[in-house]
Amino acid sequence: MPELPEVETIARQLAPVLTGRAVRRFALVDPMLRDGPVPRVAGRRIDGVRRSGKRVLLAFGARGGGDGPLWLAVHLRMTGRLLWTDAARFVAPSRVRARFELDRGRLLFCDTRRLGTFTWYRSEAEAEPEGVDPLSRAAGRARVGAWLAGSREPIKTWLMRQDRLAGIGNIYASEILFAAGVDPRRPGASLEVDEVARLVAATRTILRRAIRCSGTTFSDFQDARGEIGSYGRYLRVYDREDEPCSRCGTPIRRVVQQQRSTYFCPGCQR
DNA sequence: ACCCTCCTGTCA
DNA sequence: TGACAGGAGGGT
Repeated sequence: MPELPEVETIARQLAPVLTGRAVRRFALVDPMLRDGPVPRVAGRRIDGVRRSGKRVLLAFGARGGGDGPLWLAVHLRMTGRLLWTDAARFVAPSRVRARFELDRGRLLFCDTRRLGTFTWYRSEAEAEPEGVDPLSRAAGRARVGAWLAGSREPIKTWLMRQDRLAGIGNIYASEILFAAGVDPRRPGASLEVDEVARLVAATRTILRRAIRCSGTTFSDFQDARGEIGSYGRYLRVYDREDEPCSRCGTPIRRVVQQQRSTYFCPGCQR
């Protein structure tokens, strides 16, 4: 499910409602979420919530008895949801994988396919993703161009790697390349300077617009309020195989790269 | 760049 | 019944 815009949506919704609240109880229901020993969470205060790559990062304050501060990175993978109180009311108990009871309200983690993960950290620095945020200044033309210059990897799979730019997934990779006019199969090193510039600009434009839309709901995505994202109406190529391109009328093509569907317009993308 | 795995659900 | 699904990690 969620790529950068969807995770950003959830983090922005949760930050104001969770920050400052105490955790009364924490239950890790699904043993698949266990990643080594489970730290003690009850009795801590939530100090903040933000996005880190494609993960939601929750900061917990120190706890009496010498337990220092704690960070939890929630990766929603394909179908994970973090649902805040009102939305959480409609969830069947059997679907809950983890539950935080706060002094007022509750946060549930639900995940049909159970691919989501919890990772605990003792310092904030450890919790940072390897890659650079695509919306940060560090993700400019100079850096992206230098990275691409040495890469024979197809540009679409390159965009989806999380160790360079952290946050782009399967939907937005196709959409960004359409907006940039670049064929997804081209090796990174083959991009000209102006194409790199268009790629960087398209990345920012599309991710920002998607955040304004609260993300894309392709099938499963719900935000922390249980609502869907509206970026779907802006999708130009994703899931549009054989439909005419909105710009030139050429049928959209689907190819498979690294076992994932890629959509593009053979007329607009060179 | 290919293959596979994890897991569950939906659609043709 | 098989293909496929906003992800990622592993092995050739």
